[in-house]
Amino acid sequence: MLDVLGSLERTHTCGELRESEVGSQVVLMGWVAKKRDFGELVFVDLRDRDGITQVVFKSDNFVVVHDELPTNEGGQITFMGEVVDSSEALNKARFLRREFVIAIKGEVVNRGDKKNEDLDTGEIEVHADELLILNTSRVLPFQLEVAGSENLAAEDTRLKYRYLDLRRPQLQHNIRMRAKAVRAIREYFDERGFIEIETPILLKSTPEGARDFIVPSRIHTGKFFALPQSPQILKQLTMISGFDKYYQIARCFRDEDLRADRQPEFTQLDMEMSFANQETAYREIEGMFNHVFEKVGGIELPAEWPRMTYAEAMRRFGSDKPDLRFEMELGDLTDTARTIEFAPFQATENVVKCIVLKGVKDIENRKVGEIINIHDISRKSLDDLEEFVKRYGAKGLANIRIGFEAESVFSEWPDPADDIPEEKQGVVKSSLMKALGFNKLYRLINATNATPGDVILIVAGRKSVVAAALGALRVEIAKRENLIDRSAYKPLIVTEFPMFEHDEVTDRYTAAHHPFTSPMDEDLEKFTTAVNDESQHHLLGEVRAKAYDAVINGYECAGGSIRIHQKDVQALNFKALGMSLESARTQFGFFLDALEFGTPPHGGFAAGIERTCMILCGTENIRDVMAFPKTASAQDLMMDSPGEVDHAQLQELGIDTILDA
RNA sequence: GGAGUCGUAGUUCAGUUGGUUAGAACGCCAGCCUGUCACGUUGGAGGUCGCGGGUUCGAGUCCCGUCGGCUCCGCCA
Repeated sequence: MLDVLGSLERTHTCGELRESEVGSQVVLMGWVAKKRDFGELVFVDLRDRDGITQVVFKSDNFVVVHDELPTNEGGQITFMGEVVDSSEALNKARFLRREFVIAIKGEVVNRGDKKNEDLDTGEIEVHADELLILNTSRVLPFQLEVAGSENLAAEDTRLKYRYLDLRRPQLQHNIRMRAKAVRAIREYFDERGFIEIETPILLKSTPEGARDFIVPSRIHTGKFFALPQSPQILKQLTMISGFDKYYQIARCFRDEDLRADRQPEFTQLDMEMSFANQETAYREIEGMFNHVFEKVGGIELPAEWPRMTYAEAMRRFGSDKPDLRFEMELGDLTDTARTIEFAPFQATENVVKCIVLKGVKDIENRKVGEIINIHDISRKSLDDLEEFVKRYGAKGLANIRIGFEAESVFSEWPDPADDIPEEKQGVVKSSLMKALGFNKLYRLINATNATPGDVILIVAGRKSVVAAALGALRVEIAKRENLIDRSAYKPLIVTEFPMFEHDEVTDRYTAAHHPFTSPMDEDLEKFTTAVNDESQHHLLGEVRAKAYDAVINGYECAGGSIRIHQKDVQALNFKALGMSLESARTQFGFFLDALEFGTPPHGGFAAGIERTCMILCGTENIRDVMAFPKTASAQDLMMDSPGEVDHAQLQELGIDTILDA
């Protein structure tokens, strides 16, 4: 083939032409999305990243076919010699197949009453008089356009041919949305005087936090770099260097198991500023997200986001990243339950909490997003929900179902605990009926805000288990019952995170955020006591940090903290974490040194680009907002990575592999 | 590391109690068709039922193991 484009130059994209261009000569280039062949009349839906335009090949206006022409013999498409003949030419348009790449030149024609309402370009079509076949294509291993996403080919097939899957308009849209988001982030921080600084990808491994990806050094045989889990220390060093305001779109790596919203490599907006307190940081979080959501999605978030402490979030929602698009807050039954003789209620380490599913009689007219239809709560779905909470360590899920008839029964006997006749007690049904009896159940009902028609779901157990179980159940039910308003965006800043997490196996405290997070001023004394007085060590569990998260629609989109800038507090923290000064020096010596040379108070946050884009794109899967993602088992099915390495290459690095037989 | 779930034509799926030659739709190939846009129509090709083993006269179907996709727990900001 010669110079395939010849003298043609693209004048428009396939999503661009409108009635106003009617009459003009245009050149379009793109992929054959579909062909409708009538013999003497051929329609082609021509697709590029911008859209689809219908191209018409007719014998009376289609005169020139450039270049070499394909022929199909025994299913094998090959090129033949050049033909430039008008009637012959049309036949050649019939050789076009899906995903052939072509250029066409022609006139824009008004479709009149043949408009296609489903197409942005539907009011026009292009009558081709020149066709240039730029490339052929094999039949695709799966169909790009199918009715309904549930009919898409299996994801592993699509991941193997990711470059084809990316041709789908949905993924095209998501990836471009992501580009817009990153651009909006840069806009925001550039505008506000932040300096973009790149930090190294080859760092040093540290045992804290997630598992590192390790890179061997050839020059220093036997030694290894580690890829950044985040540029945490380096961005703090830029503060010590006096850059004052830093940001970076930073690739991060964590060698941990994957989830629907977690990949081994991901991108975060990383920012840090000097002379900042929590409020300064909150303002930047709000400012950045508000700018991005407005620019990218035209979505207006509140100028000031609601704030909630970690403790309150856990108490009300059983989660540190509550989805505020729906209600269903957790109710506390612990006090009432204590008065009831029932082993799970009595255990002193246990709390008893519940969620109330609001019932409604008029199923047809229920308001989506507010009210649940308890008529759907069958025996089986209650069992389902119990299975669900058990995954989080709950021993069981008790239920109390209050019939609508309870309305009249409760009003006839205002104090039903004593007076309701046995034959009327059937208005309440419960998995605890046998164990507790009607009167005790009634006390529990009274301790909630449940009304006739509602279902109460109860979990008793250790505080952390109850929160995890009910917090997850709340979201699960909202999804199953379609209680979530998909057009709503509910941001939240969660504050006062605990400084430490307790590891029950080793009875040690680990950094909840990271080891450079500052404790809250109010808790500094407690912190000091806990570290210095062995007997008060447990107080570490109560120390709160100047750490915060940004949560949108139940996703943790950003997290950050005010850092420790004083070396004695930092030393205290290492001690709390059970790290000797020597081992701290080995790992972070350079950083401890740096802290002693005039470190300004500073803090910042990091925002997950993918999670933010997931919300903007309305998807629950991180792979939908990444161009080339990995599978749940951390493999790339397209390039088949990770792969083995040549023996000589390993030898040069002084590395041998040990494989389990 | 653990649990759940799925795996049948290129794709999405159906496949009865274990029983003849494993079906449908879309896609693909060939023919016809000048206004389609989910074109229509006629005909055709296309299968290691993920893989391995077992039970059985007989396995897509039952059993055991294994591999892979997805989701969740553990793990992970």
